[in-house]
Amino acid sequence: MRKACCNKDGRSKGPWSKEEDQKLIDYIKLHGDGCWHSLPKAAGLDRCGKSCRLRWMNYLKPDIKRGNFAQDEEDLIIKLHALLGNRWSLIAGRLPGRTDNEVKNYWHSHIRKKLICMGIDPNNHKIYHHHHIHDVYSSKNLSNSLGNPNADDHVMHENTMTRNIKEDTSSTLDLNLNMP
DNA sequence: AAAAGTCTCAACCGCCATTCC
DNA sequence: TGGAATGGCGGTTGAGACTTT
Repeated sequence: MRKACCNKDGRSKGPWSKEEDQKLIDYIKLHGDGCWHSLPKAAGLDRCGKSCRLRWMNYLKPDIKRGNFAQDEEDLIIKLHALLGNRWSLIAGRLPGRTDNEVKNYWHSHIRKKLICMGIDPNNHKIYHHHHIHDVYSSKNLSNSLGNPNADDHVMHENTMTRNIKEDTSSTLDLNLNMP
């Protein structure tokens, strides 16, 4: 995505090429991950350790699940966000195969807007304008704006989410969260 | 058909915590 | 003990894709 720009230490930046990806994969297959600072040199990469770590953690790791989030994953993110706030790595830790970056992106691009559209404040998960919810659900615009042709599904989903949020206090144990 | 506006998401930045010497 | 190095995280950016006008 982002093009390479000036860099203090002269290393490459910006999008990873297939060759760079392959070098990183090959190296980690042989030696395992960790020691990110010395990895680039050892792997023959003109990148900083941080960049290698990020690329591996978010894209190259073999168990990463890419693509659309399932409904239950989305519900879980909302539930966990209500409990934990913007602690994306902790939230991602409860979603097998998902990374903190992906969860964070999905939150900002999809879930946040959805909650706002439902009249739920995404920061504190409180319903801030109940009439708005009613208006939204009585309007055909909702299904268009959310990309779902069946508005009834959204009413049901909103009910599920509202219920989830209400259950938050009792759900901490169910989720078995290990708070640091 | 094309210009303008909006959205998505890969990647960077800066800060903080931990580890090392 | 303390400063430097390193790892990890959340916030933010911006190119390119997509949609609307």
